[in-house]
Amino acid sequence: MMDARKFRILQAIIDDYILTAIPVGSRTISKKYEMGLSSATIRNEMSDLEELGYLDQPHVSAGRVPSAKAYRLYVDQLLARGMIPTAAETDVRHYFGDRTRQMEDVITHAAQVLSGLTHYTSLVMTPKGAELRIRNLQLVPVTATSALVVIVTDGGIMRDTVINVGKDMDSDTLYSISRMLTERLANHTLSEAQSILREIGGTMKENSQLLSGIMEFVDETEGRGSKAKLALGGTSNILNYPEYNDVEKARNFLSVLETKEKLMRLLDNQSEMAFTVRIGPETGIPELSDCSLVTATYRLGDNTRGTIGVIGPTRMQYGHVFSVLNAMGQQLSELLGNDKE
Amino acid sequence: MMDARKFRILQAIIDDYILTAIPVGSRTISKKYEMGLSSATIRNEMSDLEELGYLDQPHVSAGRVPSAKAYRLYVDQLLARGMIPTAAETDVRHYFGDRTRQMEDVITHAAQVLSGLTHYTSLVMTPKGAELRIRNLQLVPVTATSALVVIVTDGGIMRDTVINVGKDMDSDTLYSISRMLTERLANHTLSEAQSILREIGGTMKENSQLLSGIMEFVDETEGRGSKAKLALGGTSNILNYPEYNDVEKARNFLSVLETKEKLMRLLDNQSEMAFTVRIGPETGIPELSDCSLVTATYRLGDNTRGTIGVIGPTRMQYGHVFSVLNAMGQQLSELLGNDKE
DNA sequence: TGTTAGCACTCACCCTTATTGAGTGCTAAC
DNA sequence: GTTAGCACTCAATAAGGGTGAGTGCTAACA
Repeated sequence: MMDARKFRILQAIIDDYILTAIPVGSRTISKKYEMGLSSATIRNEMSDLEELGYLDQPHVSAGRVPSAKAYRLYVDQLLARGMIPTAAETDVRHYFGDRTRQMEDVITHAAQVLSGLTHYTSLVMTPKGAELRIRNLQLVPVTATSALVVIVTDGGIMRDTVINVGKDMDSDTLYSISRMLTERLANHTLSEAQSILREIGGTMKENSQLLSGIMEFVDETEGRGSKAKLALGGTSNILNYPEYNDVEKARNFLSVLETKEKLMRLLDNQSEMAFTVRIGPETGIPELSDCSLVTATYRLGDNTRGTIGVIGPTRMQYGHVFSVLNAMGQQLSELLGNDKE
Repeated sequence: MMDARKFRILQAIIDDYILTAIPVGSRTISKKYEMGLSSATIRNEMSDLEELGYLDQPHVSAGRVPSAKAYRLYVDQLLARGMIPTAAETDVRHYFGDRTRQMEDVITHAAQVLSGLTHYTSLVMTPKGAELRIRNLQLVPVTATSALVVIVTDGGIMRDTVINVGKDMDSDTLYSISRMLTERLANHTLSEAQSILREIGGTMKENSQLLSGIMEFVDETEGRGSKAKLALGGTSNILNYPEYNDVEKARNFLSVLETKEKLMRLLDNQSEMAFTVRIGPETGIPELSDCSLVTATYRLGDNTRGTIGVIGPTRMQYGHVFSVLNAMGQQLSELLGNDKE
């Protein structure tokens, strides 16, 4: 069974391996980590740990390498103790000038800061739409028969698309329709908006094409976050780690980043947890089977959450990543939440 | 001097090297390309070509490799003869479903198609703003003291930003200002808009903050394309080529792609040429010194041009790339140009 | 019973040393 | 001007040997 001493040894092994990426041997542990135990004893314990599935051995005369199971234990322990260093907070604040306000600029910048501070690949996603409350809806004429729909919501997030209005409409007509719709939809969530729009559609047959265009758009925005924007940072950072010296592996990793849909699905997990950690196979994506993904959420009003995250090798500096994500989450909530007023 | 035979030999060497990436020897040329010459003769010619600077020799007992100068000659010849195969046209059309109309979606998709068809990294940039004619300007209230500026232009390109309006303004006020501005600015280019706005500013002191916000935005949009959007495709494609088997090189390449500003500057060159080809050092970016960049423009109205391009190793399949870029340019002009009516 | 010292064994890694073969340059003959 | 022949070069591959980090096992010790 797993007693305290075994755990201490395992922890030392993980710490060492995270730092060096070299399989760690019994002698290293006994000397470097002052256990007061000889290497032979450590060896016995390591043998047990391997049997328990916490350690792997690349080959018989190499040191041991932590397994996914080991990282899982390590992370759970870290989270359970609430051991989230706050050092990163000032760093984040420092790198985050507060000039820019545009949603898109903010998330791009956030991704850059995140990857800069962690040296891993970072992901920043705008909140999904379902829970956002509408503040304003406006139609801007583009051509005689098409218009741009702009929806301003909670947190100042704008989403826009061009729809076909079906027949000629001048600016004034569109404006009065906009006013009417805004009045009806204001303070409702996007999901509520759906049924209201349907209702309106029943009474306003003459503008049915326009309304169905808007409905389609709202649907798309609300529905499984398909319209949420995703920014990546530090995509080439992975190449800094020896485990990705193999070009083949690197290509696999990078090609996953290119299909944003896959990533979106990964980040979609809207759990209540402060952090979600997926280690290796837990990511569910074969190409990422020796990566870890740590995600956190930031709040942007009552029920609106965006996601930020970091992808790196399984031997990730989890503690540091937690700390940075934590700080960044706060910073984003602050920055984007302020737009509210 | 460079006679016809030398040129034929050089061409054969380039063709072979583009295909195989292996330094090509005299024997290969004499056998594979049916010159009716013995390897010894080829050797003599190759020696001359090396002296002329068209060939490099990695080491004394290796075959020859084309120099940047050789590619330059090759490309110039290709372009001079107008040898642009049209095969790619149907491919592009095939991969380009015409559903989507949103500018951003279109360029993202275009980048994907481009990299898919060429197997290189692709770049697609929206047109720069300076020459666009304004069709409509509208202010949408976001919060009590800030508004979203939407400018609809020629070709249906929308750009938007949030500005501070300085004081409380309700929706109706903003709308009447929008109408007024639209009336004054319609059919003017962004550059002309600048002076008109300055003029208006003189007579409308009470809304100075709003106006200066708009001016700043127009300035930004117009000025050296800083607001132009850029989409990348196939960023990991470079790893498919043996010259980038070295992780160090790959990292360099990829990190250039991460700083979009650098790329923008590269694409900025608004020459009148159908194609611009920068070979190796001609890119001006040290990290890309063994890459080639081929760009083309697509038209979107009278004077509005967007840029599309492809980055790959210097031994690029230039002919094919020309053909694909050509087809894509047409497709984009069509697709986005149609929004006009 | 848990801990440690000692020892034989394994195996990746590195270094050195052939071996091979593609390719060149030069020369002499056609 | 072209070609055959030959000596030479040198990257790439393979093969051999030494090194050292690390293990597992056993026997002695506290």
